Amino acid sequence: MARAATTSDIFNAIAEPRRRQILTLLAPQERTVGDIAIALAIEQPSVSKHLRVLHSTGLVRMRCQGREKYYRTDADALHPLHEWAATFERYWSNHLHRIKQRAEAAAHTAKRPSNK
Amino acid sequence: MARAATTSDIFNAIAEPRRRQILTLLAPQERTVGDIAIALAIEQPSVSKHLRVLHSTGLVRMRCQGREKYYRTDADALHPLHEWAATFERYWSNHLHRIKQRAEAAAHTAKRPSNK
DNA sequence: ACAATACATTCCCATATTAGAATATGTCAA
DNA sequence: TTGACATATTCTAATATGGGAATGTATTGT
Repeated sequence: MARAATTSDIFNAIAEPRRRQILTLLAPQERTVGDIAIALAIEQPSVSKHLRVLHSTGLVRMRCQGREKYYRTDADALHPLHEWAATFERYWSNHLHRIKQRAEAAAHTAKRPSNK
Repeated sequence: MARAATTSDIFNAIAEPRRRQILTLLAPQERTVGDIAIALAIEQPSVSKHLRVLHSTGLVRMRCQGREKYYRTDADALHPLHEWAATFERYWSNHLHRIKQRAEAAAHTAKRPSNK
C-alpha cells in the first residue's frame, strides 16, 4: 500500500510545505490564485493543485468573483490538528507549561474541593 | 517530484495514522516493540519501520535493555507542530477563544499603559 | 465574435511510500 | 553451542505523489 491520499485528511494535507505556506498566507486575508502564485513564487497550475487539496480537506474556502477566485484559510479546520498536538502538552518538559498545568489542576481542585 | 520524505520533518512523519497512534500510545509510558505491535494490532516489522521514521525525526526515543528495546514519545519534538497550529488560533471563529484572546490583549495593554 | 485573462485539468515521469513475506541480526537461556 | 526470542532489514508490488508542459474552460472587454 502507498501513503494515504493528501485529500484524505488534514494531516496529510499539511505535510506539504507549500501548502503550509499557502495556509499561512491565506489566513489573514483572501487572495486570488494569481496573487498566491506571485506571492509564493509558484507556478499557477501548481497553486491550483495545492488549493484543490486544501479545499477538499476543508482547509480553505473559495469565493468566485467573475473570472477570479478568492481563496481563504478556514482556520477552524485546523482545530483537530491543534487539539491532537495539545494532548501532548502534559508531557512537555518545558517548565512554564508544567507550571501552568499544575496551576490549572489546582484551580480545578479548588472548584470542587469535596469531589473525592 | 514526489512527496517529501517522511523522515524529513515531523509534519510528514505524523501524516501516517499508524504513527499518530504509536505516538499517542508511547506518550505516557515507554513500551517494547512487541508490546506496541500487540496493543495496536500491527505486524512487528511494520511497527519497526514506523518507529524508524519516528526515531529519525526525533519524535520517539529508544532505550535498549537486553534484546528488548523500549520506545517512548518525546513530546517536546511535537512543539513545532503545536506552535504552527497555534498561529491560526487568532483566526478561529470560536467565541471562547476570541474572548480569551481579547482578555490577553487587555492584560498586555494594562501591563504597559504608556507604551504608545 | 474574438482576443485576452484567470484558473483548472490532464498527461508524463521520477520518486517516495506502505504492507507483507522472507530473512538477517542480536541477545538470552539451557 | 544451540535454540528460542526480540527486533530490524530487505525485497517486492501497488499506489499516491508533485512539478512541468500543454491544454481546457470560463469570464471579461472590445
